[in-house]
Amino acid sequence: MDIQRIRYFLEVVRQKNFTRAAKLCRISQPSLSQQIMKLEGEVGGSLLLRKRGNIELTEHGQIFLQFASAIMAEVQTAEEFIRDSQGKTKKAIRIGAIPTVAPYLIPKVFKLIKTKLPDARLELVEGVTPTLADALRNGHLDFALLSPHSASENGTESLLLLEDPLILTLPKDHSSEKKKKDKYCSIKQRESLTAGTDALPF
Amino acid sequence: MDIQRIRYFLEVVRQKNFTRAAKLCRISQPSLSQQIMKLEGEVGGSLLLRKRGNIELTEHGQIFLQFASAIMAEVQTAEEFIRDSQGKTKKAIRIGAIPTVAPYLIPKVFKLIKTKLPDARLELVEGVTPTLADALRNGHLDFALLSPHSASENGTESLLLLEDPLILTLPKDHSSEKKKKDKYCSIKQRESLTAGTDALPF
DNA sequence: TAAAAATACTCCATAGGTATTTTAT
DNA sequence: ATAAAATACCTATGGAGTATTTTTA
Repeated sequence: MDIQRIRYFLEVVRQKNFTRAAKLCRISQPSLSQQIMKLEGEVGGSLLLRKRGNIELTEHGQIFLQFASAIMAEVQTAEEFIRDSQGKTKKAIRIGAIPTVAPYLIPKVFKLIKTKLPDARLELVEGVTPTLADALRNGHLDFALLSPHSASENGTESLLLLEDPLILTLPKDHSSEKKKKDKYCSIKQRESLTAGTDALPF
Repeated sequence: MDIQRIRYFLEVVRQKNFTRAAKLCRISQPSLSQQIMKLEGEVGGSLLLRKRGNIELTEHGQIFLQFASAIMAEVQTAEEFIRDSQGKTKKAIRIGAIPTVAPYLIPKVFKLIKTKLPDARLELVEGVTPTLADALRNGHLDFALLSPHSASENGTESLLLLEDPLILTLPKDHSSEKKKKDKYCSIKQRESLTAGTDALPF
């Protein structure tokens, strides 16, 4: 009697299909078949009638389903408690990110962390670079993805991960629209382009 | 979350002692410790306060005990059902034995069979050799341990397992009490020693 | 200072994987 | 003919073992 096997059995019953159930259980179809067969061995009789994609329960299976569900219900209650109590005890890993990277990179970062630390709680804090840098120094963040604005200041360490080119887009009739080379220089000389805290997200 | 681990945890709680619990779970003490530590890892906090032979539950442990018990209760209900339904479907292995061997050899035989076929149901039938031989021929027994009285008759096969010497004990004043060598011969010639069905058990 | 639990390894059983065949519509 | 389940075989994680050390009444 093994919880994992019971979980598999219940999924097959739900899906009425081994291949689909296997996908949802995140194992291969043969492995699932094997486990169900072992469960049938334990129980001492077949539980399922395999009929081409529309699996049915045997009489025995009907009864066993009741017990299996009862066990899983209790297991899930326990697992819920565990998750809750871990939420209280375990501190989350707090990750800062500037608004540009947040929606693009963070999902990947989270996924990567989850593969190494599947039980970790992760918290995302969005903010502009100086704010995040402060938070890092104060210990409010564990690490942050930010732009190199005054990076690696006192008490923080930084690493260049990637470069994100910024494109300046102007209307065709802009005063500096003359020659290619001219453009950048003229803007540089004549105008001051400031990134207001609201206007640009870093 | 694993039923075996929960079972171990409950046993440690019952025994308040790892070494004793390990014996009852039929595993070594280090293995039990390991499993409990893994359970504590899963749950995300220590469950037991180890204080020299008188283990106590932590606050966390108290709560988890409730869930663990609930799960085990359901598991046991299911296991009961399995045993019952196997009792109906599975035929027992019926073993015959003469009353001399029954209390001495049968426990060993049963233990041996259990190691190879842990799920087998075993039934013991006591009887005298001719009765058991008949039962074997009729198919009422699967095998029998009996004395070589008219063994390997039609339809049965036999194998000499061991010899059991019979000692004749006489009162000191018995008529044949003269010389050592004389004893056996005189009895053999003068008297007829019959084993009444009730008197001797084979 | 002894009995109990933890640590450090070693081993092997089995859950799970891949490749393939069999089965049933 | 084809999709689903079973079979055969392989790999590797982790459960359990033995030997030993570290605790703590």
